[in-house]
Amino acid sequence: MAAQKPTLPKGTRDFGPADVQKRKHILNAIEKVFKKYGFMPLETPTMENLSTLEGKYGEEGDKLLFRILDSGDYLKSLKEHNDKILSDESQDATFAPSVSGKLIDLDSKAATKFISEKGLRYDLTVPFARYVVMHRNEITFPFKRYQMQPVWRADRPQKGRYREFWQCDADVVGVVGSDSLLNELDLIQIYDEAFTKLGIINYEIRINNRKVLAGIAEVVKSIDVMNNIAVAIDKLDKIGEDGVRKELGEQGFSDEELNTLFGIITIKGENKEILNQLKDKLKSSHEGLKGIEELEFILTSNPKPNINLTLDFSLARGLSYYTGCIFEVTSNDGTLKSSIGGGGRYDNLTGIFGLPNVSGVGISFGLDRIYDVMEELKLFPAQLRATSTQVLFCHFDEATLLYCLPALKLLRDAGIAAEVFPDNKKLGKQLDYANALQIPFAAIAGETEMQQQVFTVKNLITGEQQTCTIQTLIGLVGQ
RNA sequence: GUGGUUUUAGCUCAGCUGGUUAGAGCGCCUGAUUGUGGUUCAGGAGGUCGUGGGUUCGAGCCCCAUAUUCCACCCCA
Repeated sequence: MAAQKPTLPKGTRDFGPADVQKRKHILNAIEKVFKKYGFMPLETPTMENLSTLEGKYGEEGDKLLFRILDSGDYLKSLKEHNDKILSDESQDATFAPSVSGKLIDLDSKAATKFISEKGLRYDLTVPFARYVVMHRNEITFPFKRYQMQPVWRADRPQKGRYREFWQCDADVVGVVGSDSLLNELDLIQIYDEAFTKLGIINYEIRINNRKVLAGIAEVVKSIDVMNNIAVAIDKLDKIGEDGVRKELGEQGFSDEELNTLFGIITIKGENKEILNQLKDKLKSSHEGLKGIEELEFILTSNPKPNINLTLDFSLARGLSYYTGCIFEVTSNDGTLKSSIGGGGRYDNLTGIFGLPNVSGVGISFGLDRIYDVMEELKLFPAQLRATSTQVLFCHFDEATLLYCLPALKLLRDAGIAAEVFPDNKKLGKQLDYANALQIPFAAIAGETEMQQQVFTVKNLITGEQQTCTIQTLIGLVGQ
């Protein structure tokens, strides 16, 4: 049999030792900040019931869910259902017999619910909401949790877009009424601290409020058209004002309505100035004014005013559960234009699961995109290596190999990562290995060294070499 | 879901209008140097050209299908 070439599913990647080190570097930095702000870790299963996932991400999101085929005879219930319909001719269902009477025209969307009941998680927020509802009696509110796990989307891969990627989420849920905007302020600080720590200095947090979007829709036409407006103006910088006018015009917006819309979203100036003007324009919308008030509070109470917070009324964010402030973070340096983080307030996510009056707000870091940005900008510290080994023991034969072993243990006992070259190979090969893995020190043991109870220690970065005892070696490396 | 693009040695890529035995650089292996890597020199191994069909006397090159890469749209971290 011909050997088959191994392949990877579309949109997934392997991560070698060096990659994992870099990814952990990012995860560690973010986790540290999360903990500092009082968030505690949570992990949820890779798969959720489709009933949990479906309908939470809009029509588009449902299409991108990875569904898991039921185990066992997964066609059984579908067949039974089909037989039932075939035997009852009066019934006009999704499954219609074809002309031949043998083949059945299956609607794959309708068939899905018969053969699949589980799916891979699409984000971390919905599983979190599910968790909160299921464990409401054990949780002390406000509940602050962070979660760093992979999620899956059946998207077409492209720049910065993968089918399997990691999100790092921090969310706060509490009872409505005590839903302080201080949470939003904290989350903004978290973004700032984490990105600064990682060296992504030139980033931008764009901020908007769903209530403002609702207010705009109300003033322009009616609150029902909020989504239409949001989707259209989200493309403003891509297709321009004319493009947006055309798109909305086709949806039945009058010129007058569009003039009102552009009168609002083209307000220019300082954040404060924009809000003042907006207040005037949205004065007839209670909802809109509430949104402005929230934005105003966040902008004026921000304890670190030099954070790059930009008001952007064209920011919509697709996930349909947001109700208040929404954020999106992008890096201004590098070629990745899509967001490396995002989040917002969702006041009623748990309501769908039968737990009303719980408000939540959260943010997400996109590990893989942060990685891409940092790789491009060369922001990873040089000391991130493929191995943590500090010292490689090199030897020439059985006797010198055995001589290395007690010294190896002493180094490890002293907390220094060390290893001995396991095979009997030429010294050059052993140093090649150390070199390839960027191990900084080689401790060479030959006849002479063994007799004198020392090692020849070579610094592989500088090329310098000295003879020293094991204790001196520990001191040398340990510093 | 729509449109485009890529696939040839371990890696990055050449390969003319279809023509005999498919090339380069890097890497790898061996040696110069039987105890010194990252420099130098000499030699060597390694490819059924993504896969399956088709056209042709003849296909890496043309046609069809399929997978895959990357990119844009949609949407999103």
